[in-house]
Amino acid sequence: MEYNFKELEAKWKKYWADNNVYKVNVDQSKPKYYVLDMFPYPSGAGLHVGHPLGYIASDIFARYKRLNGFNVLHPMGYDAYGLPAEQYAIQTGQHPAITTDQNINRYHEQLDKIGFCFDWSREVRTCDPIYYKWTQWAFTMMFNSFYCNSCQKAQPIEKLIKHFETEGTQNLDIAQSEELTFTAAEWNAKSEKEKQETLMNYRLAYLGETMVNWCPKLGTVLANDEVVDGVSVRGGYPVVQKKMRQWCLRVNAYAQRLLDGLQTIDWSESIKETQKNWIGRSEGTEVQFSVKDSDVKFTIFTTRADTMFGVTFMVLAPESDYVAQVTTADQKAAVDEYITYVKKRTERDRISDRKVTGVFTGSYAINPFTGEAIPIWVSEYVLSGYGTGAIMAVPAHDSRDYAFAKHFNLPIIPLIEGADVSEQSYDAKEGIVSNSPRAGVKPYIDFTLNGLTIKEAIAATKKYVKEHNLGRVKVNYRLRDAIFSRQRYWGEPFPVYYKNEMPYMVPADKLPLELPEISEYKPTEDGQPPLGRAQMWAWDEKNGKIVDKALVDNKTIFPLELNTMPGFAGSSAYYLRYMDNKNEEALVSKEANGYWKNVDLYVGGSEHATGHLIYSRFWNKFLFDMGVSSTEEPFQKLVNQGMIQGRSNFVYRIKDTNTFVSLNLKDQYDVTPIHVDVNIVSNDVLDLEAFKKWRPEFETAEFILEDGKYVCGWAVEKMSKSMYNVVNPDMIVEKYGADTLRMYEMFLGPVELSKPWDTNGIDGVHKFLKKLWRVFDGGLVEAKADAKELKSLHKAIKKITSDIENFSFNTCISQFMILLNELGDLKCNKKEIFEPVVVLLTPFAPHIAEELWHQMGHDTTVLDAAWPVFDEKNLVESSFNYPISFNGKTRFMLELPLDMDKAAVEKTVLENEQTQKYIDGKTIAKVIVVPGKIVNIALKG
RNA sequence: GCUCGAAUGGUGGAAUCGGUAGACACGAGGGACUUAAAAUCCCUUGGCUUCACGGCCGUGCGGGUUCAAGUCCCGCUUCGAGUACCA
Repeated sequence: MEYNFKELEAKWKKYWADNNVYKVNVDQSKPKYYVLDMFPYPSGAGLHVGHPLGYIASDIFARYKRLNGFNVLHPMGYDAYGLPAEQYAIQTGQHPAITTDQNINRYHEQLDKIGFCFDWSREVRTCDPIYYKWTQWAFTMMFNSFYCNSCQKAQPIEKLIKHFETEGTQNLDIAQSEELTFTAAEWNAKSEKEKQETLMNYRLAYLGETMVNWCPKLGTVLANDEVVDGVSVRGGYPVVQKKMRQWCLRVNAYAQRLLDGLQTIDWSESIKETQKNWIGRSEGTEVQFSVKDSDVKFTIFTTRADTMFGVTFMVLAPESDYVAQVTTADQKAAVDEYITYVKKRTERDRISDRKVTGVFTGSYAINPFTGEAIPIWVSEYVLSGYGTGAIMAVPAHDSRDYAFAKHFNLPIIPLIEGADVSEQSYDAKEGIVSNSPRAGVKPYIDFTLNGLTIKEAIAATKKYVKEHNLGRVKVNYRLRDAIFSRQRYWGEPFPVYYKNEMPYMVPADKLPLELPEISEYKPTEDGQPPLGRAQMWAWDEKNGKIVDKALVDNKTIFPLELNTMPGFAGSSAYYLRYMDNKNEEALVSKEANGYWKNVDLYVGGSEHATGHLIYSRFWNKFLFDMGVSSTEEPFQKLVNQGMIQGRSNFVYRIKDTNTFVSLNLKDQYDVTPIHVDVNIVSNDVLDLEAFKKWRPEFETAEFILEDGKYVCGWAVEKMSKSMYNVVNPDMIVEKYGADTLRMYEMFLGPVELSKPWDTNGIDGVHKFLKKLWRVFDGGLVEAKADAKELKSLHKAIKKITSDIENFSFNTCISQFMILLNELGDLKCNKKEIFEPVVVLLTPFAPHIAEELWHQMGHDTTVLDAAWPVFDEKNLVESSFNYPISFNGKTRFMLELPLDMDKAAVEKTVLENEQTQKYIDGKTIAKVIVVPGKIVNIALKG
């Protein structure tokens, strides 16, 4: 009988569903293992062959773990909020929930065809109120928390209020937007509104006036990772900087823990490196400078405290509050003009032309180390968002300061012995300090750095600065707080209402606050977000419910927040929800979380390195502080699957004709390459009839063939509809079956590697499955396996087991092919051998494995079988092939027992007949024997 | 610019600790079966050289360490990824 994959796959799909084979429950008697995929955003285009790559890899691992006796949690769900559904809704007026639902159904159908072992009863959808209730809940928890630096933990805001009431800001070391100082008396004298405003400075979820990436075309704010090269990632629209009042998450407070945690998790070095850079820890010194003839003082941040004696000017960021304070009357016009110019420049302009610009403020600062008066400038190369928004410029040892100094003709003082700064600055942190202070200049303070290394000089300066109250040692992080407001409809509504213009949280027991219906999905005419159109969108504080916004009286009924949450809100804690997705009392029960803990293996794309993978780590650390999550890190091991690119095919039309010429003859003509649908091309050979039917203009096409075939050209491009290179997994499943698709996707190469999809090789794995099928079709026999057969089998068990552990699935499949070839050569059809083979195959080709398992007389699922145990004894590795070399050149191989000692090997080799031939009367100068490796004989003469 | 990673046949890719480079597969060539096709099976397939046995050269380039280097070290080249005025 033929290998009828269609029938067989349908049969087992039904069996698995009917018997709830993939349903898992907490089971204390078994060890747990949690395998998670990054859940997809269900787009309208459906899945292409690139999407399942990671899912197949994780599915293999999940099945492997299950066969090894683990209780495996392997869920799937949908990241259902997103821009495409909303934009479609704006165009068509259809509710985004409808489109989203349709897309989810299509995804589900496609996923099911591939035979994944997902426990669908645990599915989550981020747009489902019973799910986003907990997203909202976590947000209110963050609102009601602050971060304590000394105990490195989030704490309830009540604790902070108590502290303010008794001590004011004394003895506080906490994360904050700006440094505030007030006494207990001052705090107690504040009005309720003032108190609320003050608390905003500390809350982990806070309303902040921030510079945001505003995308006018999309009408919304974007996170830093949603903007690339000054345009939006989705849509590619220009993005400008704009100051807005937005919800923010104080991610920066967790910077150190996010950095430290990287050492405890098993992620690729490159992703860890990316996150390290993104967090951007830098240790430095804050130094205070006073302004000449003024009481104004300002603070700068530097990592090069050793260069205090080489400061020749100061620079403020254009947005800095100090600018207005230090600008003199006669420079005001020039400064104002400059600031106007900077405001007009977009992020994009700054990236494209990096020209030196700036303006003098008219004021001078006093260098606390030299007493010199140095000019204060304003320039866009200093950023307001980092450090203090002000720098001391040391042109001799900083290339940006150098460029500025050269452009505006400011002095440059070298501070390192032998540093030549005539052409460029000397940025390296190596060398001996000089000119600090300069020879012949009367010292302003009793302090010198001359003769020290840079490292020593930095330490000495830090010490001096601290002792003399000139500043302090400071660690800065580049990681910015996450902007959490989006001016969109299709997202989680904030559980926030405004009383006296200050935000208040909807009580936790009233959640979820459901997304209201609106008539149109675009922003309102007066520029409010879409939720401004919702009629039923006001909060009745007394009765705890949503009411008509016409009733707002600002006494008991208040307006609700009009923004919604960003895409990363729903995806930040979803892994916890899978553990207990129906719980209405908690995000996850203690029992479920106590058992499943965190994700053991997380598979997904590396493009989330600075987005989702930072936010969810932050979110989880917060929940850990709250005692909700039992583990500090959410994802223990991370594997990044590569992208599958498209492999486009071309036909070559002779200009101004309807004649197409085959690839290798095209140079004889003047041709235009035309993309052709890869689905009517097989092994780069065009199906002529299908081509004629493909599009009406090709109906009359004529062909110039080579060897009776039309050969197409090809190129690697992004997989997209317009290149006609999208390969749909359904079509592969239809033609070859799900098992072939699964094996082939793995066979393409290492999971981590990006590679073009190339259907050409798929016959290879399909042939393997057909061959395997034929062995069973011929019938198995009950007979004792011999040593050779056992050796083949155990070699495979060893290799496949270790390769799965190492996530090297392509070599597993090679090993299967080798195994089948070897067993074929041995004419082996013994059940004793093939039974473990079927179990080994289960993770890769579950349908055929299940069928063969049952054909062998088992009546439970193959997933209940046990992974074959590797037995060293069966690998008759009792001997080793020694390469025998003369004068370093390998001449022949000699098989010797492994357990022979060095002396015995040497003796045997020297007495060997072939060795004698090579020695042939010559003197042996040296014999090198490395047991189990090599014998090298050096000859003299 | 900085950080990280990669480079192996016509193609995708193997090679655990430095130990027979090119496993496995695709493609290509030849053959068997067949009226024919499909399917299946067998042989060849890194380059050069030799009637043949064999020999020589070969893992981006140039050096080095070693009995032995795709693998380790130094210096380049090219490509990819991340990041970008972060003081």
